Amino acid sequence: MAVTLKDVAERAGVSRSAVSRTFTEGASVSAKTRAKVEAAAQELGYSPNALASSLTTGRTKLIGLVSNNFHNPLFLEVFDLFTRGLQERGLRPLLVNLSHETDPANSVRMLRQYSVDGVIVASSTLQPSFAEAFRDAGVPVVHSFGRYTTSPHVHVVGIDNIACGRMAAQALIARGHRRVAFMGGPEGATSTQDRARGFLDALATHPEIAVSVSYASAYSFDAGRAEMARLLQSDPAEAYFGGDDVLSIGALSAIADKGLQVPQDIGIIGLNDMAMARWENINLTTIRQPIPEIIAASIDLVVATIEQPDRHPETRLFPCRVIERGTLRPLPD
Amino acid sequence: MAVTLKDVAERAGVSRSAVSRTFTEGASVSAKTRAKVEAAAQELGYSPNALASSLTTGRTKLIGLVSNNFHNPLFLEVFDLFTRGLQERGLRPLLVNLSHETDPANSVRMLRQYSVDGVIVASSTLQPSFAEAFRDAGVPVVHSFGRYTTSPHVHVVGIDNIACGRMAAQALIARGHRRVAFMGGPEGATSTQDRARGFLDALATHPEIAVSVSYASAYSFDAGRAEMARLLQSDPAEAYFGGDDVLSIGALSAIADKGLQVPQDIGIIGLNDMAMARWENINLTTIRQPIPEIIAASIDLVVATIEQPDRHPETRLFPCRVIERGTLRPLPD
DNA sequence: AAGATATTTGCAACCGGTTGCAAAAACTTT
DNA sequence: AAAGTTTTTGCAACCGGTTGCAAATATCTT
Repeated sequence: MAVTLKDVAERAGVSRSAVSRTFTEGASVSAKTRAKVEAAAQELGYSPNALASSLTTGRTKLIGLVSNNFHNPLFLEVFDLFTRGLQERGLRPLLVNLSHETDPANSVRMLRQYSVDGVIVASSTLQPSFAEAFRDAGVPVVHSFGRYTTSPHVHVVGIDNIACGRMAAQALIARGHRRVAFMGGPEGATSTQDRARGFLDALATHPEIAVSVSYASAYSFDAGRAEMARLLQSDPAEAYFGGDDVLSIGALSAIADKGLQVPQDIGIIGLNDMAMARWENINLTTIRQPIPEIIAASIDLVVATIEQPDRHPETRLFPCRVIERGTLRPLPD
Repeated sequence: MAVTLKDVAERAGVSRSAVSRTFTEGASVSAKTRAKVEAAAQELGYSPNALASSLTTGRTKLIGLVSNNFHNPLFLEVFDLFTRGLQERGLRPLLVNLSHETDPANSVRMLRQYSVDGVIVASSTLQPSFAEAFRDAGVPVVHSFGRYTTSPHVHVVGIDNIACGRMAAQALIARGHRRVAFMGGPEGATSTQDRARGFLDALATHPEIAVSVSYASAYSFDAGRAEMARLLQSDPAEAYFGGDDVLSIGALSAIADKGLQVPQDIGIIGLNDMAMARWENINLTTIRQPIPEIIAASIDLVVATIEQPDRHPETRLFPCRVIERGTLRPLPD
């Protein structure tokens, strides 16, 4: 069925090497043979088998794209940018969904079987050890949306969650709130831990402001809604830092149910700036993560590591900024 | 670096074939050799190279998952279910993002280079010819969310958009609306054309009801919002069938801006039942597409076609149903 | 225990490509 | 036109596996 190198070689009346060379960047072929080969290839509808060639070249141009965030709408943007970014560089994303997978070893084995050139772990809720398992297997790996550490074992690209927590605190302080709170994602997620830490750090110098902290069970609408409903039962704070947009939108829904006005009765600031935050009927004040930059850097870094495997692990963090919308009262003049 | 068959064979003191056979389902190996080989493989950390074996077996277990819907939140659910469904069957999704791609031939060539066993085209806005290009190249293909035709050239799985249009019309008729309208997605999309057709068909037998039709420029929040804002400038209908949920949510935002109440002043019914439709602060009445069934059927069909390539193209359509929420007034008793 | 049968094993060729090397062909130089 | 250089070409081995076949081994009959 499939047309092979040999078929083209016979048709063009040249050796198999000649055909291989015409399809290899920078190989030595005369204009005449190239023309013959290209004509024959055209006629037969030949296109080289990438997998067969990977056997000798050692490169598949396959990149494992591993995530467990298939419920946070932000990740549709993430997948869009990753797939396009990889395609533009001639790389192919092999998608791995970890939603119901517990054993990282499984994914490592599978991706090794497919000889991926590199792996991008896109998740803020996976343990660092997960990405490290790939490194230990000798596969170049980047942990996107991962946690900053001073001596990382793998490349990490993301935001400084501690700084974001601080930024959120400052936004609430600047508005003169006296009772504020952090409503985090799942307590075990390092992203939530760091955001809480930055938030509390910034407020530590403001003893006049009352602070409290609670955690939703997941980064999801329902979890945010349930947690806010619980908080509203007894003496809520004036303003909340929601650990994530989708969580914050869930919280908004609980607030509306209770008949309270946002931002008059209660304020909220999210984190991510996902597409829905901009929707006018949600209009969430939030802290924007520069997703396109994070993804571009992740791709750069995985490509660089493929070319230079002993490259030292590095951390690239991008600055976030507050996006003013309608869920936090305006700054006093 | 990598451990190969040969390494394991030498270590275990057997032939390469013996090693290959221990890792091949149903091959003939004695318990004794199997044990020796497994021990050696364990010690060396060997796992077989899936791509090398694909060369002789002709199967890569790679499935091309092609889409251009990286902005409709519904598709995050779609990708979640596809990736998990494929993984459960030992298949690997190679993701292709067509968002900015115009030439199907490119994708066909690329997926052929990677010898994918089959392709799933997941899109309601791609031309049938796109999926057909794969079939013409001899690659088993299923068009998910595609259009029903009586004599399909490729497998199609989806919903009966005409029936859905009819269903939407009936929902509005049953509520006693006298002026209704269809606000479709891009006019060129076959899904929109069919939904419009069903909608108009059902209303044809109700000459007392005034009907109008208009189209948004895309299946997106902004397009829905802009189109509804335009409609509200002059004499809008009492109730709308929005061609899609995200479009309808955009429309809701324009309606709220105008200070109108839903469903009292204006009603809307969407289509898809994506996650956000359920969010209490959106609470969109809509028609549910049975996404999990569509995806399971798509996977079944692509697998069946891989095993039996000359299988006749078939169409599998799943029934939709109205999900009552808050954007359409209640049925009269 | 010999013969018949069934199972296991290794050899060698193959899958579809790439690549080092030496020979052949094409140019330069004088 | 001969000698020297450079470029192009094909051979053959290899990448990491699989598989048909015949030989070797094990198991079953009687």
